[in-house]
Amino acid sequence: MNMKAPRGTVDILPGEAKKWQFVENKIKHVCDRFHFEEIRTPMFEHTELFQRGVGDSTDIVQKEMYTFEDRGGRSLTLRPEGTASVTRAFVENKLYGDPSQPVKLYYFGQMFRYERPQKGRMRQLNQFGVEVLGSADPAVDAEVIDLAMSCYQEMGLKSLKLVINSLGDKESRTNHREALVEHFKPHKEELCADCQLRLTQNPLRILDCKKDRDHPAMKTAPSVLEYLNEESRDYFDQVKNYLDSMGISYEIDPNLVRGLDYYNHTAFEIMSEAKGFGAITTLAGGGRYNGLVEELGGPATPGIGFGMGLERFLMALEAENVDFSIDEKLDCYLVAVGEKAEKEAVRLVHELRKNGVQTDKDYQDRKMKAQFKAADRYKAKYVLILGEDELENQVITVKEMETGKQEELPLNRLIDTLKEKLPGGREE
RNA sequence: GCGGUCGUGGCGAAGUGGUUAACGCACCGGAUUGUGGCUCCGGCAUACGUGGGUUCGAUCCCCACCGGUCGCCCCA
Repeated sequence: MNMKAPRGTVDILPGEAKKWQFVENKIKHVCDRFHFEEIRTPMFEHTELFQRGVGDSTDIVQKEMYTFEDRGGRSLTLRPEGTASVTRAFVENKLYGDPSQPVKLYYFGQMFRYERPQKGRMRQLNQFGVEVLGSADPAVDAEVIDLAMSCYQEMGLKSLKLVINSLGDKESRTNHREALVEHFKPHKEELCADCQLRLTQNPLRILDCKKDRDHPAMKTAPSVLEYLNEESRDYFDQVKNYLDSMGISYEIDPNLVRGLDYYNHTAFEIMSEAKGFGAITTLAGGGRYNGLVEELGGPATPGIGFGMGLERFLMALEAENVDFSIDEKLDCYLVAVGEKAEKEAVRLVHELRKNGVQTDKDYQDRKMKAQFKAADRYKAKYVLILGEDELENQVITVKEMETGKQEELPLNRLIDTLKEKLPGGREE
């Protein structure tokens, strides 16, 4: 039997999980301040949702989906990203009818993509994401970008680069698409195999190709920005103005087209520029998708959102040596000596916990000295010693580890005393 | 999917075609009859990724596979 976790998956062990909790809580606070609310959608969906939502011509749909058939013969797919699911939930639950518009949502969750794993790329990955549905105000684009940047900045990341672009509205996109096909058609044979296919399926993505980057036709290719109609250009200008007014700096990259079909108008990516970060630098990516809700059977509703890779977030924190040491001390460690004391200790630990005192004890039948070592390892603030003597006199010895001072207390006064010594308690 | 590189106890890390595979850390016990550190002593463990092949004999040589890692494509 293969006892290893499947390829491209990892266990997040307690030490690491603490960091995750910290980052996740930070992000939740940011969302709260931006007045976004959480949504939780299923981890798998009908395969068709992603085919239509994400787009048949995308790499995700063509080669990265975990698709399977259930016992009822339905084709299901582990979600490769969050937007399609959230949009589906928006339509299915008729959130477009909710008086609170736009609907501002965030989610955390595992995503799944069948790819060759490498640093910052897992087959099961964790994403945080945001979707705003129901507003076509360019201020929302800025708000969403602001939110993403805030998450990073408040964790202390500095080496960030925000790249934006506009793909324009439907009309702009169509015109640009035609121009691209015209432009590249004569060079079809010189392009890489992928791009030859893209020429008919999704010509926009030729601009993004790394292989053909140096092809002469690439430099003279019609830029998306040149093909924006007046309305689209105006929209993009407004987004930029809002970002300027917020003091958020960005770079415009006309070749930023994003891999997913549903985007229009604003597209953006946030990258890490930290040294030693690795080959993959994209931390988050997103954009506007004004046609998606309709595509999935809802009323015409504008939308915008992003996905943020949490593995990469943690990597960036590491790369920038952000110190968020989580110093967790244990309130109490109970050291019991002798069989009778051991029995009483179990009851006492229960009692302490009931009263809100975080407590642990030894379960390895260790000697007293070793129990103290354990208490030290757990950074216990107090060690409670219960031995034959104490038991006989109905007292307990309380030792403060930092100072080394200790005192004897009547057993019935223990809890009140500890509550005094440990202000605040551990309430959620 | 393609290419490079790696795979020895819980962790780190030597090593060899041939009797018991070093060492360090960690852990447990003792010196110290009920007190954290240091020191000394002792103990500890289903360790050579898996499966084949070459060989009298393979952890070591060959092949395949699996996995990690780095890069390509693409993306979070």
